[in-house]
Amino acid sequence: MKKENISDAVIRRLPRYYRQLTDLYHRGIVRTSSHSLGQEMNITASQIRQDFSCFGEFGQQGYGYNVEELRSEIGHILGVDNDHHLIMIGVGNLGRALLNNFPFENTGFTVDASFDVSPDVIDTQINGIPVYSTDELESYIKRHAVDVVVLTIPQAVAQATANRLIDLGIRGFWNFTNVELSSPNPDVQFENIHFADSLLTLSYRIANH
Amino acid sequence: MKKENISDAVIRRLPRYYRQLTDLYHRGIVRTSSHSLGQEMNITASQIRQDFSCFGEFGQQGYGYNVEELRSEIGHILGVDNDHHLIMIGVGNLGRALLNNFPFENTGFTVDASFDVSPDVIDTQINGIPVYSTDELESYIKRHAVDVVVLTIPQAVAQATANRLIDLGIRGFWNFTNVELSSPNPDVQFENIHFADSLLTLSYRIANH
DNA sequence: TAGATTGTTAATCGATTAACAATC
DNA sequence: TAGATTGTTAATCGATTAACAATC
Repeated sequence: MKKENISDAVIRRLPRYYRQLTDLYHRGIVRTSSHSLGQEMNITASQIRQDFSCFGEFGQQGYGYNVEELRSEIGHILGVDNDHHLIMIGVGNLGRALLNNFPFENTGFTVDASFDVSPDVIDTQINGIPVYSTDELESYIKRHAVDVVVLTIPQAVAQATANRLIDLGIRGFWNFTNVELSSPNPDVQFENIHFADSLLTLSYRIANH
Repeated sequence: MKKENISDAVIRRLPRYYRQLTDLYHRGIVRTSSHSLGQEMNITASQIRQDFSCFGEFGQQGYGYNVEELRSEIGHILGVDNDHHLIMIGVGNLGRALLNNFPFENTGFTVDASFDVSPDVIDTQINGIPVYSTDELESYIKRHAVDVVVLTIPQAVAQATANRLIDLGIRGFWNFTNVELSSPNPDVQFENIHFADSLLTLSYRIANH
């Protein structure tokens, strides 16, 4: 029974399922079950079946799930076959590291361009991606479809840059700045990678365990 | 009323509180309240008071909270004044970006050393941090206190490296590899930064909103 | 004092787990 | 067929929100 509103908790487990199923698939494993997946991932079989049932019926009584099929279903739900287009703003150390190493293509994204303010990098390429001046952002976005903007810029300019992009119609942000971005428009999606928050929770746990 | 076991949901909000309070503090704001914090952070006042009450009583009826004091209390809970020691394994693009840019000192961590397998970087320094050969890991850890290891290494060697480190007594991992690490020892803490998982949830949300 | 705001208890809501009929 | 495992409904558990006496 498909559900309308999927909770964030469920959505955040989907990539983990996808990862585990990809692993099984590459190891040549053909079938699995909620129990077996649960054991491998440290999740109850019950929760796995509940999670899947939000999106449809992917299994078969007595058999379980076909790994390749389930993997492709979950990938489809996540949108890995969507051909989303992405640009990056800020190609300092972190931005450059992502452009050089992160397998955007595995998650259904194509990186079309990047932008920076430094004359040293403008008009160069990083791993085949052209670097433009941020002055050209407006004109670029008007001429190209952009689904997601990666923000790898200094904190100080984060919210202002986001506002400018939202005005230009951008609705998806992958935010690496340690700032809580927000928009009055509920259609704008922010996904944050807060390094400092993450390390602080670890700090808490090693001190209080 | 202090609580014994604090839920993960609460712990993950603590760094956000700390961030917001640091911001208020730097802006010279002296007092705040659960309502005011809640409005700024998009959290109910009730939840904020519940969260704080897990750790003690930091406010005053009729007044609210002193920003500087509350900030320092939460910082203390998170352990920012703990002087934890940290080493990094793998100084490719991502590791180097973190060493050059991440303000470890703000979160109470000192980076003492880094390790890599590439002769090109061994015996160099990155932002003042020495790079050693991973061959020297065992002897280094035996001679130095290490609270957290940052894993910025290829997926393929992630679990094996973690196991080796756990055997050497390491109990905290900041894991940047896209692998779910685990240990039978419940004292071992893993904090994961899964870039791909994060981007996939964004992919889902822009497609289904 | 009157108004504001805390910390805490109780009520509600949502997410996880257990149970089980259906069926491959 | 017998055993296994699904999808779903019901029960439980935990987290969030509301209410309020206490008090600065």
